[in-house]
Amino acid sequence: MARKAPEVAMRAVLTRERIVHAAVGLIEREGVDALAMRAVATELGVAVMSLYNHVPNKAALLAGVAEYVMGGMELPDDPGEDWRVRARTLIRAFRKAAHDYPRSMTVVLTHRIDTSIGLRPAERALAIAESAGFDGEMAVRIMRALLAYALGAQMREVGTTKMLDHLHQDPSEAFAQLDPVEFPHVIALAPELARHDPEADFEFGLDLLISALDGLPRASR
Amino acid sequence: MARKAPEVAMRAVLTRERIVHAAVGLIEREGVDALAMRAVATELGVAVMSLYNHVPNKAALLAGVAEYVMGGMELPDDPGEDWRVRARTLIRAFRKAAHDYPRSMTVVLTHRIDTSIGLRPAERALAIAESAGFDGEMAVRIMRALLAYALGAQMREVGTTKMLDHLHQDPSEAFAQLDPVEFPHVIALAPELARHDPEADFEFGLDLLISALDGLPRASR
DNA sequence: ACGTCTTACGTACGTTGTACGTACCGTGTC
DNA sequence: GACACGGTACGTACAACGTACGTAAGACGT
Repeated sequence: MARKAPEVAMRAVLTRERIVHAAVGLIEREGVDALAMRAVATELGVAVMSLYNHVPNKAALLAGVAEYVMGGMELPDDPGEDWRVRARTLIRAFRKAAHDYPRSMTVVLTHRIDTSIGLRPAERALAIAESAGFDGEMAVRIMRALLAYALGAQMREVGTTKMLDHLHQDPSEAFAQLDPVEFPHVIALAPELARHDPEADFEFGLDLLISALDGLPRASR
Repeated sequence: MARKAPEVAMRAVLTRERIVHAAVGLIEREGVDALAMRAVATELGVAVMSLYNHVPNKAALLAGVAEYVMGGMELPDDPGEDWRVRARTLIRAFRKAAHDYPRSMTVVLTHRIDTSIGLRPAERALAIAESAGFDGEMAVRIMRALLAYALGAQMREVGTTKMLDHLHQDPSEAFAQLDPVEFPHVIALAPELARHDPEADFEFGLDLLISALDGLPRASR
């Protein structure tokens, strides 16, 4: 049952973890489209079909990638802390993962996590909502709103960043070439739109949401 | 230049619009994975390579799909209306598109819209922010927060719906089988989590965000 | 009538995911 | 030690994919 380590040629055993890890690395280096079973295999120095001993198919591998990123999220929490701080910490953890694995993140956002790993942020958010004094249904709503923002802020940032990267000219100049009748505000705010501070944008929306939550009537406490 | 209509056999001309439309239909009926150039061709009763006279490649076709959904979004607006109402209307328009084209929506969220069509919601959001009395940089921030929520709420809903559909058992029963130590709140709130009203959830978060915006200090007005 | 341009099509190629059969190797049983 | 067995790695093979390329057929300006 236990595998003995080979004495001389340290031929590391193939395992689901190593496969998923290689897939994540490949995605981060060359993008999701570059993720092919053959590429993963050569990355690991094995034959393609060897992978299928550990992963049923490519979809499962992608699910593994999503799970890896989600599972790698550190969710530190101090229940004694103020709930606003805890909420911020939770949502920032999501953002950190998105920062560490930017390209794999789209896989996370696209595919579904069916293991319990995907529920960890939800559990945490519910706990925080409860500690803030919100009851059952309200707690669920709040959890959903928080996670929606975390997801959306990330998606939007990735999207606009990709869009700006695609323009090979100066972004604010590109904005200026739009139809001035249809896009007066975009053109007027071109400099502000071109220069963006993802961190600040993220925190702004987060603060907004939390302050709104703070103003909500509580069931208790 | 102008094409004359064939007299007897009404062989509708192949066009980019028709191709994109067929692609959208195919995606809605059979999912994104079923979208193949060959499938689109047979749907239209033409040869595969004929498509390439109107669409450079599959990526461009997907971009066309995203553009179609975005462009189909009706963005009615009455500048005389209260800005909160206008903001709600804008974000709801996004949601309506997501409701009409649920499966194509993931394409929209994944790919980037590089035509000006993708900027229409941004323009509108900026106009609304301005009418609410927010100045340049703040208007951009608000626009980003609003769009982030619109995106995220949609993604989260699609995600959880897909997850719940994947469970072939009763959802709240599935929740109950989780580790009670790790997921006490999820288990306790299983009924609330299983029964979800997407519309109400969406509106809840939207109200939250708008009320928070309302409380922000203005530069003018 | 003729050259040109546009569009539809068929063939063909490289790449993909993966079903299947086979060879190996460590372990438990006699 | 012999041997059957279960798991793992591998090679071959195939269907489906995106699309490069060459060709033919019609529409139009001249």
